[in-house]
This record gives sequence, structure tokens and C-alpha cells, in this order.
Amino acid sequence: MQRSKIKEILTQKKPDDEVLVQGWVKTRRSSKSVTFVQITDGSTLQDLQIVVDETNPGHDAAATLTTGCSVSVQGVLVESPGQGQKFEIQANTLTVLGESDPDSYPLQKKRHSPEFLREIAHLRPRTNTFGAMARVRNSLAYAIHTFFQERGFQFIQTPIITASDAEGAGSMFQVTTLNLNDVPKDNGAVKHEDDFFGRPTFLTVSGQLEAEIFAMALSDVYTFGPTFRAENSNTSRHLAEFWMVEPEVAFCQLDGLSELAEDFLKRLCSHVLANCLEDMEFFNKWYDNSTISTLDSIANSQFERLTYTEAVDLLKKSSQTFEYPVDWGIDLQSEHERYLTETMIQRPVIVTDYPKDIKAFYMRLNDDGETVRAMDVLVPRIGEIIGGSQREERREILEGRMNESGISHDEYSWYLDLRSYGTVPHSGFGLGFERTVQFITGVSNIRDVIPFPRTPKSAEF
RNA sequence: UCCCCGAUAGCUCAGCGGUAGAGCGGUCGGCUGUUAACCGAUAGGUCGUAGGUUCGAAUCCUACUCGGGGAGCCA
Repeated sequence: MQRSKIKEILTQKKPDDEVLVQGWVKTRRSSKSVTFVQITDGSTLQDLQIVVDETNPGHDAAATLTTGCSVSVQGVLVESPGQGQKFEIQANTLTVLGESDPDSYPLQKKRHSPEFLREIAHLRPRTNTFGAMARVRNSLAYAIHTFFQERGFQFIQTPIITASDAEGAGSMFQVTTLNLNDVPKDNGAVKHEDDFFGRPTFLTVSGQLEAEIFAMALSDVYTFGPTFRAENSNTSRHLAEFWMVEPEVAFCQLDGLSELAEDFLKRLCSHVLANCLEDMEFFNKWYDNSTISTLDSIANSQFERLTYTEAVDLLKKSSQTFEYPVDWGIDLQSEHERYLTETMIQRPVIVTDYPKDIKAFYMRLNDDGETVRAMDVLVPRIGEIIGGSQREERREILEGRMNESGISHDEYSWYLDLRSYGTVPHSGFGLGFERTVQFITGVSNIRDVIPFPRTPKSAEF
């Protein structure tokens, strides 16, 4: 007999159907005459109740089941006379596949703190929260690909190991096969020629520059993969290894890009509501009781658009006092961004045209010579969820900006080449996948929205 | 990296100078078509680590480690 997933059983099977179901025990309640076993198989948030009568030869085994055991059950689907579930399985046979010693099994049939669950990352996928998390992540990843695929974007796989060490996005992890206990040296300096690639190499901080190469040939492309930052960041919204989505669009200026970003975020919100409502209701109940209404309103509302200069004016005019005063020329602080999106505007805000001195060298210089065509999308609770820009497509101006930033023309000659041979206006942004999952689920710590978080001093599992 | 807070039973926490506590979970027994079931009994702790103050430290002080909140860096 073929196994059915619990989700299938609840949606496609009818009373009196005979089914084979396999999963893990959440909890068990027994008496002399009957035992109830609640099992889950991860296909849905809902547990399935198995009823084992005392006359069943498997009753003794069922009565000793504990949380975490794995079982295989053949039985008949019936409408449940009890409260709390529509259907249940009247077991014919129940086989214990794997025991789970209750003295040492850390998961209990009660709520655990996210901090504790992080310490047992190999078992936390079995919890309601993490099962829901995995399904929402999966659904979001699917929505990301379909959004771009439907619009004719090509999915490009950019390298994870890179030799560019000055992409302006923070410190990088070095990749080496040199023996660190006995590094080959030449006059005191490390002999990088002896290293695997014959030169220093690093884990990528962004696929953007490589994506630009393909945008200059295929027009509309995107990347979606792991990204690494060796920053000593200890916050609830930073990881050393995270996933990032980076579309790069040729023949597109900043206003086109911000439209794309807005459509994209709206699509992610509505997709999750349409496909993971049960899991979202769980997050709404236990983590943030405004998350569903927020997603709803985002899917149906207009994002606010402000220039940096307008944002600074607005903040200055507000009666709010900030720890860091607002002034034109300094970057917006977290408190400013959050006040803008959470209090003043109360929905996502796209801030554009930042002073050039606080943004990366590749962003297109405006005619005022002072600002660049940068774009940050700010959302309540998280702050910056998307950072992007129109890229500088004029070679001379790009070279000037590289000089100002101390970036080697030699090392980026290929990047400059794109501006010499058929350059076109183009734009792109980066969306932090885990920050998006945080925003959507309402789970406050980024370590609890990724299966195996990597943070400073922590790389277990 | 900086500021603030925390670390006591498997988990969540109380105790804050004078003999280590509760709830949940575990174990044993009872009971019931049960729903984080219920009732009774029971086991379980070098009070994060290392120093110091004191007649006496879980409790006060110092350092370190780890965790949380905030900041910076950013996605």
C-alpha cells in the first residue's frame, strides 16, 4: 500500500478510505481502553490523530510511544467524534519504526524558547514553528523564481568563490588551501602564488557585478544564492551566510527598478497568503498578530516614494527627537528608517537619490553631481529589506568614481569593458532572503528563519 | 566591535549574604473518546567558568565564556 502524506489525507481522502501514514509522534494520550497518538510528517502544520483500541494487537506498543518516535500506521480514515480535528485514523496495524528515549529526547510537548531550539538545530525542524518556517521559506523561494521566470528573466548562477576583494560590501571570508600553521612566505609576505588559485580568493559578498555581465547580453537576469559577510555583526537581522536575490535589468532606469521591487515584494506577500495560509495563521497567532494584515495591506497598497532629501526634510520637520540628529549628507540611521516606515508613512517606503559619498562607486551619478541613483526599500520592523541602484553606465564617470573610492581599474577592467562595448542604462537590487522571511513571518530573530544560522562564534551543525 | 541585561533541575523561571524551590517534562501507579488530558507518588542541581570579599556566597566584586535587547556595518 502506498504511503499518503497527512496533507493529502486531510484534503483528498474520504471517510472509509484505507490509508498508510508514516510520521513522528508529537504526543500520546492513553487509557486502558484506547490510545490516541498525534503524529506529524511535515507535509502540513496539522497533526493527524491515530486511534488505537485496546483490542488492537498494536495497542501495547502504542501505549508506550513517546514524543519523537517514528511510526507507520495502516488504518481507516473516519470522521472524528472528538473536538479539535475533523478526521482521525482508526488504526488496523501500528508499527514502531524508531524509538525515542524520553529521558534524553529534548523536545517536549510544550513550547520551547527559540534560544533553546537553536542549540538543537538538528531536531528543531520537528517543531510546529520550524516546520512552518521551512514551508514558508520553500514557498517564498518558489515565488521568487516564478516571479522572474514569468517576466522572462534568466536565472544566472554567479560564482561563490571570487577574486574581487573590494566590492564595497564589507569584509570577506578568505578561501585558501594554504597550511595556516606553516604559511609559505616570501620576504615575510604570504606567497599567494602557492595557494590553490594562485592568488587570494574570497567568498562572494554579492553576485551583482557578475550579474551585470549577463544583463549586458541577456537583458533581464537574476541570481538567487548564498552570500557571505565576515562582518562582526551581532544583531537580530545579520548573518555571516545568507541568501540573496539579485535581479539585474538592462535598459532600465531607477524608476523602472523601483516598480519592479514593489511588484516583487507584493507578489511575495500575496503568494504566501495564497499558498501558506495555515502556516501564516500560526505565525500570526504566536509571533506577530499583525503579520497577516500587514501582508494583506502591502499586497494591495501603493509604496511611498521619497528622495533622500525629502526624507531628511520630513524627519527634520517631525517633532520626534532622535538619538542621532538627522542631517543632509549623513546616512539614515535605523531609528530614522523605522520612524519613516513605521510611524510617519506606515507602509513600505522607497527612498532614492542618496548623497554619493555614502553609497557605492557603481551607482549612477545624478546631474547635480552630489547624489546617486540609489534606492533602499524600507519596511516596518525590519528596516532596509532591499538595496539597489541604477548602475553608472558612463565609463569616464565610473572611472572617476573608482578613483575617489580607491578601486583598482586593472582589477575591474572587465567591469569597465562593459561600459566600452555597447553600454546601456541598467539597474539592479539585492533582496535579503532571510530578512524577507523575517518580515513575512514576524519571527524577530534572523537565526530562527534559516535552517542552520552562521553568526560570529557560531557555526554548529 | 560598543552599550545595557541575563546565565539556578531536561525545559521555563523564582530565590538576591545564613541548610537549594515551583511549574512543566521524566519515572511509577490510577482514571477517562482523549486534545499542551486529568489525579496521586517519586527521582533529579559542583546555582555558566575562574578568581576575590566574608565567619559564611546562588546571592556582593572582578575577569572570561555564552545568550538576549539595542547601536554600528549591511541584505
